[in-house]
Amino acid sequence: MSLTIYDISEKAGVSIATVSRVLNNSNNVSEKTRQKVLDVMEANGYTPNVFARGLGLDTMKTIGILCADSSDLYLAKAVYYLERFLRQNSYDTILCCTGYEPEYKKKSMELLLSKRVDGVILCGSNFLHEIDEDNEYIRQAAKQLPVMMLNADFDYENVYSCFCDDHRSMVNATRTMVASGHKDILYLYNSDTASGKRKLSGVIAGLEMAGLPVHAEYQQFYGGSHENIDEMVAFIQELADGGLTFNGIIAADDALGLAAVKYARSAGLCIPKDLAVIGYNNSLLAKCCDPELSSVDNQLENLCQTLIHNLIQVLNDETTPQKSIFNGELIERGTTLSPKADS
Amino acid sequence: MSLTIYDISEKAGVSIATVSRVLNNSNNVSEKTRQKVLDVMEANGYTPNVFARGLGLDTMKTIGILCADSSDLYLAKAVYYLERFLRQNSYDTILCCTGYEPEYKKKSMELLLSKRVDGVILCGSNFLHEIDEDNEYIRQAAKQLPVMMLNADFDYENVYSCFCDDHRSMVNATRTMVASGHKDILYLYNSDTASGKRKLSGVIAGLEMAGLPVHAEYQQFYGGSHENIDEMVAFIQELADGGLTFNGIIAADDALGLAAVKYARSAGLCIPKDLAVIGYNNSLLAKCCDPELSSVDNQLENLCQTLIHNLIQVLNDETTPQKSIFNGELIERGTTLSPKADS
DNA sequence: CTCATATATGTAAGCACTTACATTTTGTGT
DNA sequence: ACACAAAATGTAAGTGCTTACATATATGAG
Repeated sequence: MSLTIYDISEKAGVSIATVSRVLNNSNNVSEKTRQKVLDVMEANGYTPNVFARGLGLDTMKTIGILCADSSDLYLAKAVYYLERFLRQNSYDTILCCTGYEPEYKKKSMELLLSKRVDGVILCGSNFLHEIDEDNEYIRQAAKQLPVMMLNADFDYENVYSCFCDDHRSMVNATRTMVASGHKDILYLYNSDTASGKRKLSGVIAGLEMAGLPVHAEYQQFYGGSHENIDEMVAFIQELADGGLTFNGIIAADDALGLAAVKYARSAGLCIPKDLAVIGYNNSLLAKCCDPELSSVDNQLENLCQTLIHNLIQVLNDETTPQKSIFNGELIERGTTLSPKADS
Repeated sequence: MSLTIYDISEKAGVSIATVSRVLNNSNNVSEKTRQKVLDVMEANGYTPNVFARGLGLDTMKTIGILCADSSDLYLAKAVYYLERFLRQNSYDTILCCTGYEPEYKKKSMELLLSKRVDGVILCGSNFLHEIDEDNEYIRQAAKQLPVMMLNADFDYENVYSCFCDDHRSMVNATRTMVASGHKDILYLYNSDTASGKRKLSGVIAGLEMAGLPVHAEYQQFYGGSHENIDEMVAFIQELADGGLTFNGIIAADDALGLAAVKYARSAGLCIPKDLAVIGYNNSLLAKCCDPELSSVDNQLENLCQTLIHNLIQVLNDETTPQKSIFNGELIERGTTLSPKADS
């Protein structure tokens, strides 16, 4: 087996306690011996055994990230940022992709808990369920360790949230579109999560503020695959074929927005004149559109950074906000018309 | 603190050794006592302490995944598959995003080793460097634990590779394009990794097999951001403005392929008649193109599955192939013309 | 120069588990 | 009923580290 603290202590001519102190940057070690010990460690390529360490400290400096599907464009980015910021704070990341079924989420959470991670991050609003009982696993976990929620809002002791005010972002997006003259707005969404609901209510509020009518058939739920652009285009086509008339589409994510742009082309519509489109997330997909998709940037990097910052504070027993709420920003590109100054 | 093996042994009226045996599914435990112990565990919600366990067994059933950038569309998918297959085999995943600098890769590897992971997966060909000395960290690691390489080929004891025969895929793609009548083929690439080199050599070989000339200016390296589609389009535009004439573009990844499609539109070219395009990876981006991008599918899911399968075999001291090589498959969509039957 | 105090180092008892080895129980053939 | 092997269970010694407490050494005030 590899070197132990005993080997080092022997070679350095000190006790194991001193070696341990050096390892933990304890004070009360003279600079001379500290250096000697460090030299010996270096010379012998010593690495402390994390298990033994964890046994004593009951922490592994590791955070569990739960994520439904880390291959999703948006979640992948989130995981990436989270991992980076965690590492900057000397924490490791155990990744756990749960899929979308409540049952698996619960299982995955239990697994992380059994690994004695120091905290858990729930990445994405799909970890919050409609039926309150399904959220029991979060409350249970929060009794043992801090639970951080990205893009979701949950009230419970030891649960902290960072999210974007999607409602407000959507109010803003809707009003911007209306101001540019597109008043028959079709809203497309594909998820009924908390965040999805906030967006929907934002669109409705935006329409109401603009004094426009709110018709249920103008809020359409796309239930198909998140990766099948074709199917999304067909979905929009069907709506149009069904007699729905619209000159603006607001989409709950960029994939749907991209589909809207594709639909417009196939229908021979001119973007943004005949049809304006706004997406959500400001992801790579927005730049893949032709013309490029206007999209709401929901500050993912800032969200992640703040989330980790808050988490570290909690772990250090410092006080930290229970909720950190950011504002989204509409990035206007080729699929929207800037509103005329005089309207 | 939580329950220990002692609490369970006491409540069940057996010794700790017996409890431990139940925990490890050892034989030599009567069915009666096994059940009794399991019941007590269940009733008290006992979970074994992983640290103590790791100390004894010197394994944590955890695999480290090194990945330059888990937010990259392709790598994200790889990480997702790997994590899923690992979990199916009761292994956890520590994710470590390294960025692209050799220095960081080395550091990250050391970090994983110090965590006593049971194996390491290098995800993507960018972990292999031109300068052989820069690959020393892989050889060092392989002395301690199995190293699995995804999409890279490296000869060393205890290093196992799974990759797609990119050379062959590109030969195939090139010949298909030539057969459809597009003979002035521009090859665009953006990475000089081992996999990048295999692709390039495949394109060249494909041209040669078709009896076409190979001109260096028809193999262009795009050195810009991997996420900036605009910049890619501008890059192609510049080449065309510079007098390069081509009626086919083969791209080393789908982002470049998508840029080529965008370029064609902005240049008023008709796809695939005036310009045929083939991408690589068959990612979501291929479906985002309009028309949809023909692309080489390099069997990522199969690669990942096989990689994990091989890894598990190695960990169980079974023999396993040093290299598993797959063939890519060209998925033809709207950006290529199927070759005429009589040509 | 002494004694009190601060600083540096050492000793030894955990931490929760695994497992070789010892001991007891059970089962089988005679 | 007895001897003997096999099966079941228990005992105790690691596993590598942290840390409270004990001890030794250095520092400084009087």
